[in-house]
Amino acid sequence: MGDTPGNTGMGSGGEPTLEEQIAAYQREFQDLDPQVEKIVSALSRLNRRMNVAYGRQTSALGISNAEWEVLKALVLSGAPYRLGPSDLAKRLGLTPAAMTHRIDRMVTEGLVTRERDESNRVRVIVELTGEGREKWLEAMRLASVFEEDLLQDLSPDERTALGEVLTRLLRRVEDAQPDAGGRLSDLD
Amino acid sequence: MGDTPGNTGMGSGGEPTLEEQIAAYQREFQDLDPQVEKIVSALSRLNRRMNVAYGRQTSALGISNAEWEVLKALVLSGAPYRLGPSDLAKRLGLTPAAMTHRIDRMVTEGLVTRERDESNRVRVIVELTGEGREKWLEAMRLASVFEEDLLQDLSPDERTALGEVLTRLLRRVEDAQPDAGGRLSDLD
DNA sequence: ACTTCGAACTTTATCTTTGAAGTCTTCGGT
DNA sequence: ACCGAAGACTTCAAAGATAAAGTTCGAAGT
Repeated sequence: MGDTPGNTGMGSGGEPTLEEQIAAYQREFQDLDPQVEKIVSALSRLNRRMNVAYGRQTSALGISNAEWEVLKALVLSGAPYRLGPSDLAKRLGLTPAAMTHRIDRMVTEGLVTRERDESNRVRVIVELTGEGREKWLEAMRLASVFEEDLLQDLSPDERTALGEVLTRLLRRVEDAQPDAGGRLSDLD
Repeated sequence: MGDTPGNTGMGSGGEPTLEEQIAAYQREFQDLDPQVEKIVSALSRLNRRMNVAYGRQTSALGISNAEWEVLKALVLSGAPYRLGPSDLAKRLGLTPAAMTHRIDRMVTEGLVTRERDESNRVRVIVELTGEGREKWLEAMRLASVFEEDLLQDLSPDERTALGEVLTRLLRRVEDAQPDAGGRLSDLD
């Protein structure tokens, strides 16, 4: 059957390619630099694909992507692998309530422990277990293979340049959004 | 360095900087190219920040980020701005059930209409309303300003190079994940 | 024409996250 | 010492997403 009127060449089957999407932006919104849109669209798609890939890997290890994020934050915090719920929440961009529930699950799965801080009894300490650390290591091994494979086609110079440019962009957004863990309440 | 044992220099206050995070990866997982990790971490952070920014803009217009995604898909589909729920779901990486509910809300808000396809009565057609198109345009105006500002520091050559490299990376993931709208059921 | 298969969407139950209120501890002023 | 305010976490109700089963219609084989 011919195309549904109004389509740029795809059946109504699936996601348009990046090129088709850029063309569509030009068609629907002329005040837009195609170069800019190409970068932004590619960034966003790339991220989605990467998250799907991470999701496959973590679920193969019996944990969820959400749990992996918590393990990551704890490991990266260093040595005794302990953080408070509110700190974790800030790092992951979640509300404190969500953090409470997520920790609940992870405690029952044996990935972390939760205890009250004896010196400061309002505070709670979440600590990585050996099993949790082991899971993170396994996930990291998979992730590093995937990441290396992703960048395989880039020369060392290209990698350096890409890292530098992305860092520059990141700095720019972070300066514009001082805190912004994910809440946007401070919107004046 | 006389820091709290286990911390790389931050109090337990907030999110570590990108540089601190790279250093932590080196400390905790040596089999990792810091260059690779820098790129991947910056990509992921950049995306989170951008989504926060988009969220502020869309909520200022009285719609959610989720609704904006639907409007975007419809507009980009071209001319009569019609798509079926399952096609929309594929493009947004959602399950069909989520799509049904999201369309429900958007219909009551007047952003889209839902009707049965008369020639194919199993099918449903979701069509953008004038108001929906108007909302998308307003959001686009805000977004394009933000995006242009984000890339302000990049020279034309750098923009070209960045677009090219990201496209190359995207192609690589997409080749590795043929379909993958977001479901990972076909994992055999 | 009848039946069966399959596709497109919806419904139901469950899980996760959010926002708002609630509890408990600490700190600072009187 | 006492009292009130602020902070850290939890609980509760409600929104949004997923998974699995259910419905309905069209198409293909007999």
